[in-house]
Amino acid sequence: MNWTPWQSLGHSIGFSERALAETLNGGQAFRWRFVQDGDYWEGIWDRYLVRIRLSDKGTLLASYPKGFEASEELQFYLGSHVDWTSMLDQLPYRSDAHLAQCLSAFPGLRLLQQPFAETLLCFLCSATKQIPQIKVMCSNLAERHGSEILPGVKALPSWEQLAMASEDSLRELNLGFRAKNIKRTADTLAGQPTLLSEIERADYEDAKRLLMDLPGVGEKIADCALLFGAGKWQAFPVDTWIIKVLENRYQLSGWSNPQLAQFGRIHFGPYAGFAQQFLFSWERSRKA
DNA sequence: AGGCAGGTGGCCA
DNA sequence: TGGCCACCTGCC
Repeated sequence: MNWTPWQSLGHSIGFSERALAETLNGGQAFRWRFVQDGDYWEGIWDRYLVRIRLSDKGTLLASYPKGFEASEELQFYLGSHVDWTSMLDQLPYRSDAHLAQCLSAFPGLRLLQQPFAETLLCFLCSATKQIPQIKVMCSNLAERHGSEILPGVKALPSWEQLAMASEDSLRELNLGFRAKNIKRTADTLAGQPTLLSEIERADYEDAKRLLMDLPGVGEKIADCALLFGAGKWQAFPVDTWIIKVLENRYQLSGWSNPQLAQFGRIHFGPYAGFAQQFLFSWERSRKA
């Protein structure tokens, strides 16, 4: 495959190397990999394949397969249209020292603007799995059931494509008990072709309730799909990392997950999900 | 070798 | 409501 020369994305956005890695490969998306010998990130989403890296000056450079330039799509995916500075400023870091510490540890960290349908699929794979294993499952799903978008490169399967797969064939992809959830969700969505786009358009509470009617989608996965795949920034996913943060740094031991989620949305405000990503990244990096 | 990992749903009091 | 547990699989 031939690739275009590296080209600027057109504006400087203050990513740090660490924040870029965390944004692309920190558990929001599962189809990015760092290519060591070329010193760049290569990723797939929707029907696009791109490479990106930081220039010496800290600006973002991109390269595309020749004939498949997707500069506008990439800019949208990276949230170039979003006022991240203003969102940051509306987080309660002035009265929350721990949040302030997390914000300064990952300057430039963002929420990706991913396609809703495939975000839901990836997070249905995520239950009690670590990121490297989720990536394998997503890759297997694309390889086995996705459409080819470039020679040797496949998109994640649509829900229509998944509805045509058997649960057994999904089990062969090492999905484990997630195979049944994915199959049943695919069948449900196949029977209601407009449901996903209705959920995406709905406000946060309605969208979450509708999502949680799908098999295998509980509060956490619904919040992840809405935060990373539908721009619902008040969604506050509560996973094991966030539980640790809220126990250790906010003295909330013994709270149930729904209580923690509600605390998050109230304490961090309309951009609680943005704050969550900083807390999550900070806690996760501390373990390493 | 057994427990646990970015959970969920069913069953029980 | 709240606690407990099975569910696949891989990795420490």
